[in-house]
Amino acid sequence: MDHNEICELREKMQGRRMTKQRATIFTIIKQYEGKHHHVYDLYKLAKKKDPKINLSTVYRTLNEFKKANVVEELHLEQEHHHYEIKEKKEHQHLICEKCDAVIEFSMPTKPLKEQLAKQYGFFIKKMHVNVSGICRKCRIH
Amino acid sequence: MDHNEICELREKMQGRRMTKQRATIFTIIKQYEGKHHHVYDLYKLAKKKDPKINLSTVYRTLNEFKKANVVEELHLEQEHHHYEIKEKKEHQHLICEKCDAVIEFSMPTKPLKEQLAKQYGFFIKKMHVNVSGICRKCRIH
DNA sequence: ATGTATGCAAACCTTTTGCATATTC
DNA sequence: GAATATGCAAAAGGTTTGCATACAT
Repeated sequence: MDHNEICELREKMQGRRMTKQRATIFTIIKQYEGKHHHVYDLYKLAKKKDPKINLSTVYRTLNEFKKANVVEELHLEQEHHHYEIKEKKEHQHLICEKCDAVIEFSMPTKPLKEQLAKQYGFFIKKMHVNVSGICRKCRIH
Repeated sequence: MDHNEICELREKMQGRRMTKQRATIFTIIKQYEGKHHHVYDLYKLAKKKDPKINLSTVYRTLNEFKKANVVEELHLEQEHHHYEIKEKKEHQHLICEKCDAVIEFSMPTKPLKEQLAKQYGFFIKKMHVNVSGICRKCRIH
C-alpha cells in the first residue's frame, strides 16, 4: 500500500477514521480506476489482501466513500426496476433533485450517434440520456 | 377494462395467452402512461382490481411484456450497484451488447445542457449518457 | 477513554423458481 | 386435451442492521 494514496484518502475522509480495511478497498478501487465494480467483486479482491475482511464492511465503506465523495455510485437513482409502455418516439428522462419527479423530454440524438460512430466506431442501438438537476417548477418556487 | 385495449394487447402478445391478470396489469400500465413504476407499486394497483393476483404473476407478466416489446425496462443494464473513483473529467458509458464491456468515452455535453436549459428550463447538474450497441472490436470480428 | 469501525449472524427486500392446480387455446 | 399461466411457498440474490468486540483518535 502506497503511503501517498493513504494520505490522499485520509484527506478526503475528513473526520472519518482510517482503517486497514478502508485503505485496502481504496487501493483496489484506485488500482482498477476506470473500471466499474460490483460490490461483490471488490469484496473478493479485498479478500485476497485481507482474508478476514467482511462483506458488510465493504458495503459500509463504500457508503462512507460515497458520502465523502471518494467514489461515485452509478445510476444511483434506480433502486428497483421501472416499467413503462414502450414508446414509439424516443425520449429521455430528467430526474429533479428537488421534487424527485421523473420528467420526460425529447431531444435529437441522431447527431450524437453519428459522432460516436465516427469517433469511436461504435454502432449505437439504444441511447439513454439521464439528466438530473432542477426542473423548471422547482427553479421558480 | 376497455375492449380495444385488450385487442391491442392480444395483437402484441403474439402467441402468448390472454389472461385476466395480464389484461389488468396492461390496463394499469397504460393508465399511468409516462410514469414509471416499481414492480411492487404495480402489484398494489393490480391488487385493487384483482385481490387474488400474486406478486410473482406480476413479475412474470412484466417479463413477458418485455419480451413481447410491450414494456421497456429502464436501466436494464444495472443489476448491481457499481463504483468507481470519482472523476474530474466527465465521461459516458457504452455497453457493448456482444462482449458486455463497459467502455468509457467522452463527448461534449455542454451544448446539450444549454439546449435543455433553453428549451425546458431545466438546470442540469449531472448528465449520464448511456449508450448500448456494438463496440468497434465486436463490429470487426 | 471515548467514540467509531469491524465481524458475525440475522433480517430485509426484491426477484426467481418448483410444483400442483386452474385456465386458455 | 395439451400446453401454458397462476398461486403459493420456498429459495435465491443483494443489501442493511443489531450487537458485542476491536481499534483509531
